[in-house]
Amino acid sequence: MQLRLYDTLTKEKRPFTPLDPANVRMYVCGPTVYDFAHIGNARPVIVFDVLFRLLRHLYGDKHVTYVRNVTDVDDKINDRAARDFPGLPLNEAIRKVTELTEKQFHDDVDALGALRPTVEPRATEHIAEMREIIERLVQGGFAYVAEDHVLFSPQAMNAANSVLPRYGALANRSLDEMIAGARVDVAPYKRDSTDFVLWKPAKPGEPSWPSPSGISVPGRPGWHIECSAMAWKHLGEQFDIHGGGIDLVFPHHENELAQSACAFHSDRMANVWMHNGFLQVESEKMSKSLGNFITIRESLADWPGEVLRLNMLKTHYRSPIDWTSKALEESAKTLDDWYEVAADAKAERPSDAVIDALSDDLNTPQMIAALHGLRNVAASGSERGRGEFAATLRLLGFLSESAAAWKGRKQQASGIDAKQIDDLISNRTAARARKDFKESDRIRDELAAMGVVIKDSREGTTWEIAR
RNA sequence: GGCCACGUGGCGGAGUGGUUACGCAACGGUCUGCAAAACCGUGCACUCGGGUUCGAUUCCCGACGUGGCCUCCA
Repeated sequence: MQLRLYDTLTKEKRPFTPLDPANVRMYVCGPTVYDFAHIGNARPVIVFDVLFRLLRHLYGDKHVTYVRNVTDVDDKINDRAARDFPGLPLNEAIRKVTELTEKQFHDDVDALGALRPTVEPRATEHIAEMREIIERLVQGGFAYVAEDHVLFSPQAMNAANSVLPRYGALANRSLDEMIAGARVDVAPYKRDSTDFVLWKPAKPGEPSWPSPSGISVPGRPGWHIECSAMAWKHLGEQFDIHGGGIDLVFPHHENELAQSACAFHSDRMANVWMHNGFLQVESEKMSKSLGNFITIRESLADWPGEVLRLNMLKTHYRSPIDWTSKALEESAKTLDDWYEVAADAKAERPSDAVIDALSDDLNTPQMIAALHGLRNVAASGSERGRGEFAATLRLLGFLSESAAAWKGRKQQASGIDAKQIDDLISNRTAARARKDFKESDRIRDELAAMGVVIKDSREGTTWEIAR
């Protein structure tokens, strides 16, 4: 089945044709590194990891370039640096914060089973490209200098009659609407309220770089220009897919698109714009004030990364997802079963049914339904079925450990002494053999009270930790 | 206020103009000393009101409800 993807810009699902099948190119907006990533941040990481894996499967591992940036220049980073390392010069403190946070982020998303992107560029290493784009925009009449700022003018963009897209096309709103609905105080140096910052002067002590366009004081880039620059450097003037959270559509992606299209005189930046929906926690918006703010790190303390991963994929990426412990328990149970059925099977080819489901705009619920089907074939005793099931799970970033390790993880977390359990079970087996069912049931209850569930079969009695 | 998305069985969640989603839970059965697990099977649905149609959960209009964006945000 041909891959089809939904494009936010054209609001349609359409067949995906790479600009260059030998190098399929995707850019996804990555984290701003100032604190632990939260569970909402995990959604694009997982969703676009699945897409990355699908593209690698379809076009070959060596023919897909996935770029996910690291934003390491930002007010929040500066604030955090000053707070956490008050004794250090700000620049050093900032480096500490960004390095530490980036490592935390990597540890977290690795645990979620996400492959590392092909390139993870840092904003601060692409200042030259940003300046270059800004210079081009000023020369082209799309941006202007005012009070040591460089500002982009959407009005100028829309006035230029050329191949350029219309500013506002991605977010589906007109400049008039934006002007009418503006709720922000307009900075005095802006010609129009819709103008946005490409470059601004740095405050004393902040990280800064020589400014473009003849500005004498040092400055720092605006947020939107960073992604235009990094995408350009690593993927070229045009590429295939640009992704991120739905909240980035406006203004971030709208502005990126405007910057890149105007700088390169192009009708587009990416062929497909993809956006994942938001996440709520137990039916409430996640926020620090509600006290339901969950970091990936905290979730990983309670659940294996694969449980979080499966849970995230139970809902289609464009729909909102309600993150609940009930759903997580269900996901955990499903994976327990899948590990039991599939683990340690010899890998065969991944399933076409699963690839087809993903090819339909990443229909992961359909993919999971297909996995349940594969599971049943595998459980019926078909060794080939087991191999196909296992290969498919591995392709999707599951089944990264052995069945024994998976089970042991739960046991370890419970802190239960396996030897003690085994002893109790032999006592129970002995009681059953002499038909002392009162005693055997008593032992069973004792085990249950400890959180241990036993399973009797012809081969003997096994046990596991109840959830 | 402006723009947008969504509303499916007890719960989660796909999809479709007429035919089984899938999973969890529930219920019945097999197995078991009894259970659990496993396996087999069963039931339950498309917010409301109009319209289009031979026929709508699926298309159109409206109402109500939920969520998002418009400001940093995945």
